[in-house]
Amino acid sequence: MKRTILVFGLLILGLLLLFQFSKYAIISGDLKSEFTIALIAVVFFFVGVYLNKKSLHKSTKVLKEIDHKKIEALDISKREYEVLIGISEGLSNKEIGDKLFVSESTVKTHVSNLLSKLNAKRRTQALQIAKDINII
Amino acid sequence: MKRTILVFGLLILGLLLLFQFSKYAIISGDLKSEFTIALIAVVFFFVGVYLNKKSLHKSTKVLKEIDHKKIEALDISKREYEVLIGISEGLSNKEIGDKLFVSESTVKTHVSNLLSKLNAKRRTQALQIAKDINII
DNA sequence: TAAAGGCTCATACTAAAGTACCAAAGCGGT
DNA sequence: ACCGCTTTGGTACTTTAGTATGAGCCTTTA
Repeated sequence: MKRTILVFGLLILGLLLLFQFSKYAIISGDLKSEFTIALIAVVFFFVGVYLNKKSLHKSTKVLKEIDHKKIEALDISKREYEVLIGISEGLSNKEIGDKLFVSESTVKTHVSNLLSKLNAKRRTQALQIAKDINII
Repeated sequence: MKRTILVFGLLILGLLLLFQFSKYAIISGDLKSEFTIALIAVVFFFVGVYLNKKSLHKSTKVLKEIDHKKIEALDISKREYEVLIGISEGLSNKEIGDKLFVSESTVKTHVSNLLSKLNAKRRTQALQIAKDINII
């Protein structure tokens, strides 16, 4: 919050300076008026872009990226992660097995390990947790 | 695509006119230079905001809103929808029952109806489908 | 008021999911 | 070559999930 106030303060100060400079430049005729107008236009264009992006970041959630570090931190192996993806696609253990060319038993082992690593009791809970920590 | 070209064409035309007008206004001294500068600033500020919003809509996925019409179209009742939310929270049938103050049997009935309405074989698949059609 | 649909709940099954253990093959690092 | 870890797979068992069916209650609507 303090940082926000600081940023806005500096922004307004900068704009005021630019404003005064422009007025002076135009009146004194040191610079071509076209140049000054273009400068103002460009600066405010980017200010608009910046503020809009800021506000979007604040109000709405931007698309999440997968947190690979978290996956490592939780000690989730490649195979286990592939199984997790299968679960998120709504597949049964049997179907995941077919997809990964392993037996249902193997998938069950992976799922069981996955659940304890994610601290979940059910596969649906695992999905919820996985989404929450951005690993899916 | 045609609409986009038209919009951009008009936008550029408008900005050029504004630009010429500003130059003329400042040189002829009809208007105060402060006013002209402020006008330019405001216009380009909003142009920046507008273009940024446009590009965000195009490139990245914007947060999805729940498609209530789809829910109705699929004939999903209030209670069934509440059960669906419970599933998405990773709860068991028993836990959903506790949350909604009904028995596990009731939840099972709702889940079963939900699955057939969503054309899913499992609750995880129901989640995947529900997310896909933006009802969750 | 009778029909219809939603909500509730139960019983009785079947089918998945999940746990616990064990075991063997394979691989990268020391 | 040995260690540790992943991956694989099996057996046996418990727990959830899901299906089918029937039934009672309530509210809305024809």
